[in-house]
Amino acid sequence: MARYNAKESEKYWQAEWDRRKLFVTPEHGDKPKCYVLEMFPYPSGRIHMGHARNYTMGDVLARFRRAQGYNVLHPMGWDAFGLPAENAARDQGVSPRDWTYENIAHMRAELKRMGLSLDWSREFATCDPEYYHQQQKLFLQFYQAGFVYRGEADVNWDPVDQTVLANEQVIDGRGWRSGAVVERRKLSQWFFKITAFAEELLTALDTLDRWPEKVRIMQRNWIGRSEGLTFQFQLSDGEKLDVFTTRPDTLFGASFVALSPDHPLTQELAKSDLKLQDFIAECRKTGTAEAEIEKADKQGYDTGLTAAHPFDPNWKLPVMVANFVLMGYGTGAIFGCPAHDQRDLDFARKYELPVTAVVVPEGADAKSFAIGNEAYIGPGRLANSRFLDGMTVDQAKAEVATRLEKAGMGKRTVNFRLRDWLVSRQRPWGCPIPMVHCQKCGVVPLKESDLPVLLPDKIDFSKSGNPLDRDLKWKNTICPTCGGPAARDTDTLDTFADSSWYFIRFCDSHARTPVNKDAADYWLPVDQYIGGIEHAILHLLYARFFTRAMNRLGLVSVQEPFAGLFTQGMVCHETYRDASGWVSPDEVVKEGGNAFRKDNHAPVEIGSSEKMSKSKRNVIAPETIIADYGADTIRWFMLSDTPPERDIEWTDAGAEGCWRFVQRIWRLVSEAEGLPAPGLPKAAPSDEPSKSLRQSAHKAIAAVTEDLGALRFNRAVAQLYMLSNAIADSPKADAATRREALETMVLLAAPMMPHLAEECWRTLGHDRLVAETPWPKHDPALLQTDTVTIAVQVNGRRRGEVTVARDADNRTVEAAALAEDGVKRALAGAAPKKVIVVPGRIVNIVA
RNA sequence: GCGGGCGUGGUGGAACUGGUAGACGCGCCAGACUCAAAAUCUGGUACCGCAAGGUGUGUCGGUUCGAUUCCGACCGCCCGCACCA
Repeated sequence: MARYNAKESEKYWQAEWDRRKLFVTPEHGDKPKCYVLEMFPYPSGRIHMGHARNYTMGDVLARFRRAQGYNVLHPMGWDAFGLPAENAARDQGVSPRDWTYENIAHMRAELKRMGLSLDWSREFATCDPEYYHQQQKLFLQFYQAGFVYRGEADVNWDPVDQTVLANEQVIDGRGWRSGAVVERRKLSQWFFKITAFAEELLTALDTLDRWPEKVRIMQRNWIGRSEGLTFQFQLSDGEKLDVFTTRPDTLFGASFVALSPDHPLTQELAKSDLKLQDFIAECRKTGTAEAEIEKADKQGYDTGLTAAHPFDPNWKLPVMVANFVLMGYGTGAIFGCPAHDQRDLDFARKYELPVTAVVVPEGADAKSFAIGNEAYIGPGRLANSRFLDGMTVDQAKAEVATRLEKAGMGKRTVNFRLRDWLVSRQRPWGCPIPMVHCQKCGVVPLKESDLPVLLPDKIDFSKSGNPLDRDLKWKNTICPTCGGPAARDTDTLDTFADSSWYFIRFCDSHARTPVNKDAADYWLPVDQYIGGIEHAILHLLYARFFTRAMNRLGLVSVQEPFAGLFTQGMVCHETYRDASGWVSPDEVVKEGGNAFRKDNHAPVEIGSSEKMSKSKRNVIAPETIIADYGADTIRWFMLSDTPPERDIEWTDAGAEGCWRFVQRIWRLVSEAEGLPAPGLPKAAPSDEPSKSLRQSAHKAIAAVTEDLGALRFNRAVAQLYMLSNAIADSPKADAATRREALETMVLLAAPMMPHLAEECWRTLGHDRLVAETPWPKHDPALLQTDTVTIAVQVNGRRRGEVTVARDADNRTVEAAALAEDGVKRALAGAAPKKVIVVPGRIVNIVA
């Protein structure tokens, strides 16, 4: 019998699925729905192993649910705006549009060769005018609803490239491309008001019970809610100063007030204080990198002002400017209580400010309790705090808050770490912001009828700065309000906006409004979303925000976009290097445990397994594996052995093993002889081999069904290995049973190796495709056996086993256990003190 | 520093709510087939020991008839956040 020819077979079945439109999904349906989605790719040019793993998992689930009778939505698109296209355009002189669409064409073909059951009729790219047109409409609706506003923002400005840089693009205070020292600039920018949803984005995390706990915790921390008190200090210059604290109980331990260098009052004071100006400049030199902050000393500058203690006007606290106070959190000003805050303590020790303990741990003596170099942040009772003395921390917090609220000097407030989302980017390859700047009317939104604002056909990258800003033909327009001359907003939206609602658009990709509500109501939420953990915070938080904002606008009915979330691990490979640096696996040959260069057989050092990356040159292209072995082999590899949430290591040996298993299934099916015609009633197994094979098949159905539903692909794979072993080991089973077992194996393997399954299915004599065949059901009666073998322990040590009737009573089991040779030996004639019988599981004898 | 996770054979990993540790795969060893190789098939493979037997899930301790699983302390590795008042 010929070996399985994956190349020919895969091509044939892909065309056949296409021809029969098996994966094209209607907008509605009567069947229960299941929306399976993998994070859509950026069209970088090639599919990599991470994509292959991600899309294989999603496809297995989609095919499985389809077989189970669900109406499955499984779409694909392209996250197509972004910087790499601009870089390619500048470096290669192509247009970002052409570059992007060429990449898409290439990657689409690669995905098709993976045999994914995608509904390609819904495909779109975020750079399609049709998509960003709808996104501009959404922007206007957000604007009208108050979810968008224009505000001042401190940004990282690269003076050479004339653009804003993201924090991660600033390396040691310099622009990553230009090397120029980055400036902090205040710019007027567009913001999405995500903080308006902070509270609900936080509380709703509790409802996402099919999300990884890890991701929920990360989001919780990112949102960072804290309850406290915002209150006022009266300053010596007559002004008032707002301060936020979560520890109002420690107010009598205050020894200074500190302002952020970026605080408006600091800025005001600096106008007439050259030394303060120097101090502020010094503070700004310290980068934002974590390591630097860690090392940075606490620095302060005494403004000469004082602040009156809110409970004692005669008690004056110095007002300092301190480098560790952040403008972005709370009010940008704090009161310092050194005894109970480590930063305040470090600061106080440096500037010799008083340190008074006001919270004393239970059992310690208030008089002798002293603070050394570590602040006390634990629980306890108040001391040295006048009317608070003796109270617990919580009582004191409440007391201070109540008194200051009564006095009109403060208010209980909730603060979030989460900031509003700055979406303006000075980039030409993004969704234009549909706003104009009119000399008379100011900032004016376009009318919906003026949309889309299309990107210019030609984008000029020959000079630095934002090409849209220089393209006067594009930039100059008329004001929709007054008809006078106006300029378009030349910024584009952060590409995270594009990916924040694409899954909603997929419900009806070509609707004339952003959302087809009927379709969205039917399909949403996404039942299973699959992607990398790297999106745990930003993308998933932004998408949750968009969904809530769109819900508020009546565009969708759901509050949460993703009912189930799964974060898959990375694909790794060994690294190799020699004197010249990293060496690619293609150039390496392995012999025994050692590696050598293919060309000159020079030894190569084998390094640790790392995420596949260009920089370490340890990338294997899925395309080469598909060319050598076929898509089913690479799919099977991605699912085997390693649990899907963990990092998987690609190995040649593993790939060959997968290929051998593909052939093994094919051999079992194609060499099967004497099978009855398909569809005939199954003969009741009369002999032992048949019965046991039938049981194996039905056990496999039960196990694989459960494992696939829980995304435990590695266990489903193991189940299929067991079933194939059982089939190979049962040549004596009757023909009907063998047919049933083979068919079961093929159907269970089909979501994972769909092409091979089709080929086998046809070989087994079926006219319909596997892709059209319902998922098998197991017969629970077959999983029951008449007898069970259970272990016998003596004092927790295994000494033997007994086989008893499934429904044997405890006394029978006990007697059988005590009669065991090993048990007798272990007991050495002594009478057991106690016998524990767990029916069907174990017997433990206590001697 | 704070938050979270993970430590099981040569290796990836199994082990449901505490109940036969090492399923299944990879690798390795031996054998069959072959002129030979590939492919395939058969058997073996936690460790110590000739064996009887003993020891084993990072370390130490606890709970239990019984612990990879629960609790405590420690060691190691990984991830996220980070001067958040």
